[in-house]
Formats: sequence, structure tokens, C-alpha cells
Amino acid sequence: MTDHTHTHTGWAEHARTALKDGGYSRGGAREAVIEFLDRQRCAASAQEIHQALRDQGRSIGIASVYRSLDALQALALVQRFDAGHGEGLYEAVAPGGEHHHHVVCDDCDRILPFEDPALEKAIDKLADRVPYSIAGHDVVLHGRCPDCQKR
Amino acid sequence: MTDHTHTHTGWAEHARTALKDGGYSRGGAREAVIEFLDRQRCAASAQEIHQALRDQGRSIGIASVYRSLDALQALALVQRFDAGHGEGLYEAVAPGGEHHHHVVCDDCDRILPFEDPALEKAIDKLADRVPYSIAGHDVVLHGRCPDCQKR
DNA sequence: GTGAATGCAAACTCTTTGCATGACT
DNA sequence: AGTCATGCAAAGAGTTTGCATTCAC
Repeated sequence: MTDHTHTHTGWAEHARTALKDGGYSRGGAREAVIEFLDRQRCAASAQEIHQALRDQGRSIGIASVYRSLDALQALALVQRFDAGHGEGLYEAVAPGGEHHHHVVCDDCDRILPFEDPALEKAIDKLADRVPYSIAGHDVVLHGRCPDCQKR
Repeated sequence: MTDHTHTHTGWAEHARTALKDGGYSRGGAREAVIEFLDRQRCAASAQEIHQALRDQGRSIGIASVYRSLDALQALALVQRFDAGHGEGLYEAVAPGGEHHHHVVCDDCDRILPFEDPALEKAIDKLADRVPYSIAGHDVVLHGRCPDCQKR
């Protein structure tokens, strides 16, 4: 088995299939959002996605970006989280379920992803002890990035 | 030593002192926000605080609520985090630094706080391995609360 | 041809800012 | 008295909704 852990190889196909199975029909805007997210390493805001697609020459409405993200989120194909500046961030969820978390710089808002098995394990154990049925989780570390520390 | 772990006993005083030391002068709105947060078990949004204070008869501007929260946050007396619905949530930070995290119901937005030493330990270790200097962290678990599971 | 997806614009919500008034020291 | 906090109103930013049009099947 090849190592797909850190790429989205196959995610776009996975997403298209899941959408079809979910009763959605295809459209240009949603396809563009899927392709964007598939290329994207880490999280992006709806506004960023919108801007990137427009820069790319496609005239897409911001509403379609939000609606596409909503659909993808409803099928657990993307995960939404918040890093503290008022906008939601979205990123593709690997078919296998592997995921990472984020460190965000309080000064410049730069985001760095990280993985940590020990953290995942602690959260999994925790999930059993809580009265809610847990569907997911986010961990956000706040601090200052190397560049901002120099100032 | 008495167990103050789960109460804010003394937080209001602590906050007033820290503000004074920080060069802030006192005012009615900020005092009202402090008293509200001191009574509050868990997180509240600025809008909720504003509404509660108005219901209580005080005519306070929403801007003052935000400004009070900003001041308290600047002195690390309150912590702001985000649970996924577009509004920021604020809660008092115990003088000792103990803190908890949150499980949020994706259906009804109900929030439940929890503590978990193992989780804290995992995050502390992690903080050393990351190139940012870490100032804090949030963990949010998503799922469905007992009530919403019944439907 | 039918129903879903899209783009645009307007509406909404949360948050911030400007400014004149009022309160604290 | 002088400074800082406050309230209100207006401005900004992100997100959602209504509706006519276009596109997928």
C-alpha cells in the first residue's frame, strides 16, 4: 500500500462519489470548490476560496462557495473549524479519517498544521466518558510564530 | 485550603485588582460584565452577556461589553474561544490557571465543560515540539447531546 | 422538460470604530 | 478639571437567503 497519508490523492474522486450517492447533482461551482480543496494542503476560509477561484478566472458567487462547503460538510467530506479570527476555516477530510490540528499565530494569523497520536488517543478515551455522542473534534494551539517572536 | 476549583470565588476581586494595576479605571459597564462572568459557570457570548445585563435592568451598550471583554482578555482574565457557530465565547480564567474545555452539540449548540488531565499533559508535551511559542489552547469536541440523540 | 445548482443582490448577525456625553480620580 | 469609560449610531466583515437564470440529467 502506498503512503497517501499526507496528500489528498483520491479525495476529489471520493467527494464526487459521495455527493452523487447523497443525491446531489453536479455543478461547476461545487466542482471548482472540490478541486481547490483537493489541491489545498491545509485549511482555507470561504473568502479565500472564493478569491482564489476568481483569480483563476472563474466567475463564481460567494454564496455558491458557502453552499458547496455546506454540502461537503453535511457529508463529512470537509471539516469546519475556527481559529479565533472571525472567519470559519474549511479543509478536506481524508477518506480514512486521519486528521491533523493547528497552531495559530496570534500576531499574524499564520496557521501551521500538526499531528499527534498521543493527543488523538487522549481525546478518544475522553470521548467515551462524555455524555454526548462525539462526531469530531478540533484542537487549536495559540501562540507566536517564529517570525513574530523576533520582533 | 478550601476547594475553589469549580467556583469563581475571588475571581471578581482578582479581576478588579488586575485591571487597576493594569492602569484601567473603573466604570459601571465593565463592573457589570465582571459580575456577570463571575456568576457564570461556563462560556457566554458577548451578545448573551449584553442581553442578560439589559434584562437585569442596566442600559449597557454592546460596544462596552466588547470593550470590557477585550480589556479582560488583554490581561488574561478571560479566555475567548469559538465553538463553530459564528460567535465568540468568553469565560473567566481562574487565577490559578486551571481550565477546562468544551463539548458542543451540533444540533442545539448546548455546551458542556469538561476537564481532562491526560489531555492537558498531551498538549503540554506537544507544545514543546512545535516551533511556535504557545500561549494557550482550546479543545472543542463536537457531537450530539443526550436530548438531541433521542430525536 | 424538470428540478437542482448558480450568481447576484439584499438581508442578517456579529464585531469594531467615531464621536459626543457622562463618570471616575 | 482632566482623563478615561460609556452609549449610541454608523460602518465593516462574514455569512445566509430570495429569486430569476442556467445547467445537469
